[in-house]
Amino acid sequence: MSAVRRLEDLSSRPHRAEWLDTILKGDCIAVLDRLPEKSVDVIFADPPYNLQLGGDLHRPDQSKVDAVDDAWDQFESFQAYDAFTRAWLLAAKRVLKPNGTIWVIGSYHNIFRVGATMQDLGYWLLNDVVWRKTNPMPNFRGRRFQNAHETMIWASRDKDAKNYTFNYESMKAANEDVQMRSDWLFPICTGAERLKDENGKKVHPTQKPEALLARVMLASTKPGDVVLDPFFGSGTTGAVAKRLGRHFVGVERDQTYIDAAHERIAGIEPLEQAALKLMTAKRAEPRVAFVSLIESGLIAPGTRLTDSKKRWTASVRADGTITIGQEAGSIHRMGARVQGLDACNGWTFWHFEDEGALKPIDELRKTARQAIAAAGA
Amino acid sequence: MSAVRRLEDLSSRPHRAEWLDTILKGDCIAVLDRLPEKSVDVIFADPPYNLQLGGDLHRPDQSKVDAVDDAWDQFESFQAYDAFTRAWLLAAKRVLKPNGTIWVIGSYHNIFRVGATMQDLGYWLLNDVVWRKTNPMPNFRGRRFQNAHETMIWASRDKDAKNYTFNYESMKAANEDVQMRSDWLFPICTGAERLKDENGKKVHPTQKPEALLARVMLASTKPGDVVLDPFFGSGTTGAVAKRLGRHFVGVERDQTYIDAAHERIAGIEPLEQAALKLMTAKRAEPRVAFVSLIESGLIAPGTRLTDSKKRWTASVRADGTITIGQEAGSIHRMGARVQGLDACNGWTFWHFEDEGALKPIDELRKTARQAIAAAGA
DNA sequence: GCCCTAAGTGAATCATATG
DNA sequence: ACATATGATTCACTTAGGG
Repeated sequence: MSAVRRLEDLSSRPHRAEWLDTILKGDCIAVLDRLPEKSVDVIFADPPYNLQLGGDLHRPDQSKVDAVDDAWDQFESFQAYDAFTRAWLLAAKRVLKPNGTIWVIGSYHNIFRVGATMQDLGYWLLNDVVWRKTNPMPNFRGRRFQNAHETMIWASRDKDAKNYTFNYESMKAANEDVQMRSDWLFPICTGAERLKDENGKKVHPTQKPEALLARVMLASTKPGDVVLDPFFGSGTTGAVAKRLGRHFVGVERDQTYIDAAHERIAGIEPLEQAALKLMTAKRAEPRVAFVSLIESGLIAPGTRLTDSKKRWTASVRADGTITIGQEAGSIHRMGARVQGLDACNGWTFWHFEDEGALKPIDELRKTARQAIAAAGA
Repeated sequence: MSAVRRLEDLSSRPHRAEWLDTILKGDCIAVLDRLPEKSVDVIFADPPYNLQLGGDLHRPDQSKVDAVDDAWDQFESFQAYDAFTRAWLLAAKRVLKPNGTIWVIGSYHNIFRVGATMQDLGYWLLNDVVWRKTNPMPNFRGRRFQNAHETMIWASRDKDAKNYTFNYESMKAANEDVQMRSDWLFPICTGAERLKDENGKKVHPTQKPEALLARVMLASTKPGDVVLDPFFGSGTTGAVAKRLGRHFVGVERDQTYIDAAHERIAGIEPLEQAALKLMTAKRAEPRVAFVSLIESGLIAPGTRLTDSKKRWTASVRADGTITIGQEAGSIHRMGARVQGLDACNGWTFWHFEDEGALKPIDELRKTARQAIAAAGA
């Protein structure tokens, strides 16, 4: 069975599995309009850049630079490009789940128009991310700075969509335990990774490196998510999705690209499940009520709690509140009160004494969570 | 004689020298309209970003972030912001010499709208240049990537203006004899350079670092050129222009900013001709994210790591964390955990097998650093 | 003076569950 | 819908103050 499907298939076979992990042939907007609404988790789009190259560009040795001059990258005017951009971004928004996010990559030729249109359509920009190239093409004429980066825009479907996927802990743990920044460094796609035809010519002029797509997916998707690429090209999105245990849907007009992508993806071996697990955030862990520690005997009513420097002391009551003098309230409220703050995380603020050592009550919560996990498993 | 002038002066004293190296008080567009056409070589503009901030933001220690909430940054809608942008860019274009260039700095909140408007008005984009901050503010809630850069657009007056100034050779010489790239690394403006009032409060919320302006002027102006800044603020453009032997013209509405800038510029000593050399951002060895080794194919997900004596074994995951049994975390965190220590250098602790030999993963980092060095870190 | 620690801060579109 | 309670979350650098 071919992984390449045509438009007809979608209407006659509405089942989700029918269009997952396939390349849909046709015009981007027409195909998107036939997909079910709110059906994909993330969109990665590498639209035509609308490069406005004048004549041919030559290197100092007079060899001609193989520039992007394909028909699909030609637009009559900014208005025509804007209309095209607006149309596909609108079609994409319909297909995106309410808490889905979209990535669009571009260069200074088109990214400003794309970004403004995204804002106009109600997408809410989360970050612009800069792909810094380790090995960019030089500027041969020496009339500008070396064009050494491209820009990606990452956006949620709308302003109020707060529950999008961002694997913050994974990104941080993978980046020397500090937050992942908005500037990423990767080589351009060359060597064995670059698809070539039988004549050794590159199959697609703007093939993106798999490393870039891998970070995009590791940051903003979970295993099993569906990633849509409306300008599939040589299929980097599909290749990385398959390897990382995500589903893909590709849209592409050009049969040459489809064939190359199909063959490429068929050769990909998915990673083992264990290698795909993500670092989990604390906010994903089960909530534990302070009172449940008392109920389960981890801490006794009457226990004295202090802050780490023993400036304040509180007493635990059987109902899960704590008291300081005449005042009583939750661990959080009382922690905030003594410090004169609006808010406080009582779990990390309050400590108890255990064999002479002062420990945060958060340690008791961890114990409780292990018990919960053991009971659930 | 004061260096601060009012609108009246311009019409009655048309001589060029009358408005050079002065701050013109008033609304940006009204003032620009009174300047002679085609009279400035370069424009540097740092317009309002139109940040759309919600409520207050607190750090994890509950201190409040001093956000940009000034009236001048508030716009009713994207439409209102676009109208403002179009108006000042149009006024700026009239004042710019035919072979002049313009720089505009912004963040993802506004830069896409600015860039699209520039293209609409016929400006010809030469580069987008990324200012990478060495010390950006963190993302305190862990909901996005750390916003670690801002974007500058560099453009000529129109497509056919080929004879703009670009000091290619001096940029190259200042950059280890390779072409200056489109991504620049500088610290944000802090310390002694940051203007403070008598109470120690910052005078202007968005003062730009002089190093950034210096590179802009060294790249795109010649000594004696006139640099116009329509949003003069605390006067960084004027200070750098004076030091580098360029003329400036500032436009600013706020008398507090004008006073501060005036005093600041008065204290600047112009450099000797011979001293006009570029300052380059010094930097320690670049940080390498463990995940980048996976992304670049230097190590595969699923690879088993051990310590040098094979007492412990861990498994690499695709997101750049490693697992031991049920536990997962960064290479450093997990190295510390198995040894019962607070900290551990995972790069030297963990090893992988290469042709029968056990090698520290630090060797792979060295390989990665070579690529980073090529990119100018 | 130096060394160490604590406190402060920078263009920020920075929650979620429950009632 | 709104209000309330819980509780998750920071990097690089500068400055001030104590020893």
